[in-house]
Amino acid sequence: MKNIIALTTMVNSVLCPLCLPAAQGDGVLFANRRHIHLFTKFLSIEEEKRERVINAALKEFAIKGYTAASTNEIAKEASISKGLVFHYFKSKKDLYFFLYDHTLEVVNTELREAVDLLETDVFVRMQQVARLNLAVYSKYPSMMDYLKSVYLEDAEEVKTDLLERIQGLSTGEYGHLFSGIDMTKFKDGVSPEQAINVILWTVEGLGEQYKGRSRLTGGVLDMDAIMDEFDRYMEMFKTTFYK
Amino acid sequence: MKNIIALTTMVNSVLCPLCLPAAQGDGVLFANRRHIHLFTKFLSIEEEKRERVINAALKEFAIKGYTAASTNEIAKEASISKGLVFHYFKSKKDLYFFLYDHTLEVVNTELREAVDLLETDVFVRMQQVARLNLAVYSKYPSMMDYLKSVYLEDAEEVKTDLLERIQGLSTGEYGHLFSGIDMTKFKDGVSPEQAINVILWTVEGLGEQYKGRSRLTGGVLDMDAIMDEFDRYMEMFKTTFYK
Amino acid sequence: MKNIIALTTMVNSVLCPLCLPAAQGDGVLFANRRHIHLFTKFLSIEEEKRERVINAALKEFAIKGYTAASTNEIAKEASISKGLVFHYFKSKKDLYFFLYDHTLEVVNTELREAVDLLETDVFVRMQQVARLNLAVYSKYPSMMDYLKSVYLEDAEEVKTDLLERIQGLSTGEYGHLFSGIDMTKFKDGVSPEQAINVILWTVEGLGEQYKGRSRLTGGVLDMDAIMDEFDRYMEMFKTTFYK
Amino acid sequence: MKNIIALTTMVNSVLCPLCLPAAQGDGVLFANRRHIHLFTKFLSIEEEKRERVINAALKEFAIKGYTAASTNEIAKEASISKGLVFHYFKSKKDLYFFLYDHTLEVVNTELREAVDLLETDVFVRMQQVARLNLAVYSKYPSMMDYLKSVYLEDAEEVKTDLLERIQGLSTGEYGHLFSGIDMTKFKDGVSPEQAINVILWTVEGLGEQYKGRSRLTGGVLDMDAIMDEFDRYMEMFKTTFYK
DNA sequence: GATGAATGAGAGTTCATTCAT
DNA sequence: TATGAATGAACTCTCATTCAT
Repeated sequence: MKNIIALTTMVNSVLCPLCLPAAQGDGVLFANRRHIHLFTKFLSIEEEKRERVINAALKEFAIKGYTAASTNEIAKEASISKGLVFHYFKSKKDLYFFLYDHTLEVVNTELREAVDLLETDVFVRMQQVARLNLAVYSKYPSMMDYLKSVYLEDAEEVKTDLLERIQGLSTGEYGHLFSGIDMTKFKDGVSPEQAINVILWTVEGLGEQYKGRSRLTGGVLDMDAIMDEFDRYMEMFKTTFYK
Repeated sequence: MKNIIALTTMVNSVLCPLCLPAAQGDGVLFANRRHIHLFTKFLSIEEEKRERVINAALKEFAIKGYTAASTNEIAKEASISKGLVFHYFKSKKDLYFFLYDHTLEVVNTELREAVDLLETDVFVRMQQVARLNLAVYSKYPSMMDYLKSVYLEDAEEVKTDLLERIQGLSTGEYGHLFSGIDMTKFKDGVSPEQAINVILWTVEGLGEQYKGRSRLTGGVLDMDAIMDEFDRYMEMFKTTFYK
Repeated sequence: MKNIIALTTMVNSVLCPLCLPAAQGDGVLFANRRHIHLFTKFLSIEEEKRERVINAALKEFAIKGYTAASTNEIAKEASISKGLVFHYFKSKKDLYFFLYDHTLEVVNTELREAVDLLETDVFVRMQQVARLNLAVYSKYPSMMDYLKSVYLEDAEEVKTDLLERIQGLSTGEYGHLFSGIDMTKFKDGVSPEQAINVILWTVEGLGEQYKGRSRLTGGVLDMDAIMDEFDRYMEMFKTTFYK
Repeated sequence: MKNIIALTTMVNSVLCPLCLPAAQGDGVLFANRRHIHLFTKFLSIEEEKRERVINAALKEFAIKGYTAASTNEIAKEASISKGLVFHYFKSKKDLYFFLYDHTLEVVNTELREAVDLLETDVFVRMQQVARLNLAVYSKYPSMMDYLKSVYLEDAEEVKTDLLERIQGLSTGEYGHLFSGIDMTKFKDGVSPEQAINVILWTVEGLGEQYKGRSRLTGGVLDMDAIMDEFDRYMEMFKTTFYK
């Protein structure tokens, strides 16, 4: 399955395609290492503090977008001083792109662990992707939201560089996330590619629905009910799409 | 059913639930009338100017979000003075909520005209919704984008009031937009509610996909190819969901 | 008399060469009008306030140089708000160059009134120049200090533009300030050019001396004593340089 | 010769008067020893490093002035750490005044070697002073520029202390630099004091002229031409001022 | 002694908002 | 009604200075 753009909308609920482009022939995605030589100051501080800063920044950018995000607020949330943010990262922009690169790295690392590319059943694979998503969430709650916001970002200051990076990545192969799926299981008359996209969009739609619901109810979600509903949808797909 | 891009803004299941909740038993959604007694100054100016201001504001908020949006920019785009914006609306926040209420009104008005709740076929109904969407777009090009941005808005200053309004609306019934659908057309074992949701998410997913694609390629889309793809998906749904 | 560079050091006491380059054949220097179309906001405010801002800015830049000068301090000294400075001038840099252009204008205007280019005696001419200087000082006490500081300015941000302006002016004729002097009055063996330079440097040296003295004593100067001393030097020059 | 203030402006080209006030009856100027008990840490490090720090600091202060000078930049230029600067000197201010005192010391030391107070011819003495200047320059290229900048410094933080020091020195005798000059060589009607001042100002004026010229042309100076011009001026003075 | 991470005051600048006209 | 000058809080970023190592 090729259509990576189809994955484009899987933001937040499954995976943003931004983090998928660098798929390798061996089924392993590699991360953008652009920042390895930079940000040495930040990367050498103690882990707990580093994660605090990363999470604070991811959250702020995810919620407010690049322009409205306040480095001041990030510092406060991370319990560090205003000046230290600029000691670690030279500028707001650099911080933003550090987060981008770091996110690619994290997602791809988790990808290798969570997704078994030898698994051929699309529903099992989907569960693996969901697990990956959860793994990222448990470490960086706002990371996927950040990734989504990156994709929607329109601030002049970062737009150009962002497109450059995304397009720079476009030269690799795509779509390994759902490659190797056994297409023969699908009914005649059902395009497997279309079916997979529909499943992905459904997963995403459900995710957004839960998210919106938790906004309204105040944040607590009944995970059992969610899994039940998820299963009901998957069950329907199996019934209708599979032979 | 043609115009998929028009559906682009159908975030989260067609029309954002934020704007639909007030559906009434008589199949007519009514708008929030909270602002009727306010904004009298603004509402009594000549129409052309009023629309200019509304469109400028919708656009600015849709693109930049609440915080980053600039009242100055809105004034400039609408060709009025900075001070006049605050003469019409007391504050940026009030302008924001005026737009929200106005959007509800407009959408519901168009709803009555475009959607025939006696139509029972879900695919036909879908076409009506698309037409509604197009009608709104032709008058207020940024209105649906604004609505989408409202749903994603997290700025502290408006978040609370926004949730209040949404929750205030939540007491009504939902889903009339797709009420009265002939459920008997669906296969046994296929939940009509689930099926409709899946179709909606697919429409949305396709819209986002095209939108993302146009961002990367620079804006030009092959409408024929889009229509073809859209039809292929609908065809698949008819085959698999209908008896 | 050609050597305009010799005038370079006539800062403060006589005239900075920066303000002299645009000398015209008719003996009238014209000012740089670059800013006429800009700064309209600032130029249309009431005079008293405008002068207050100009004087505050001239003083701050003269004393601290471009980098160390504080727009905050300027606003405070001029009794206006911080934001207003940026309402009038878009940036610190623009303010700086507005002052430069304004200074050229003022100095050249005063020049036309104070200096009679038909006067051939160097000592009389010198007195005219001194009068010009005094006229500028009475309106803008820090203007000549500002001009001096401009000439010494090394801040990267303004250096390039400054040189451009200075060199842009260099295409005109120079030195009309001391053109038309009757050279035949000088003794054989005394180079008139050298003699005039010496006189200028003496005027400047005396000026600096008084300035330094007033710094130490607290500001009060005995003008009579100063004039006496000035005269004694001029007398000496007449005796030794003239036939 | 009394008028030490007349020497005030001999910045850079000859000698700043700030460093001359402490002249003693025995023809030897002594340095301000205020700092002897301080800065012991700095004074006990290896010479090469010490000179590196001094030169870096002199340069930075000379170029940017007190406020705009960056301790960070000084540390970088001297290849030491930021913290070490504050280990040696408690503060930026202390560093600034250490440099001031050190400069006095250096200049006075060189003075004793270069200037022969038994020499009675003012033009020969002038040459000695020029040699002194060169000697200082060869060891501390920015020292004289620093001294000049000190004299022009107006930063609130150091202004008071600076004036104190200068006035503290003013109680001693002045002007030994040009004491013992044979006044009988001057023509009747030519005040030797005035004549000497004129010569000093001319030397200074020439210096500034060359400096300004090198700024405009990019730094290269024709030393032979300069010396020729210098000589022509001195020749003129001999002709006109001496019997 | 020597380092550089960390702090917070203050820089230039923007912007919603007020107000005199 | 309509304007835009004026304000001040908050923004990103810099820098002298402190301090744990």
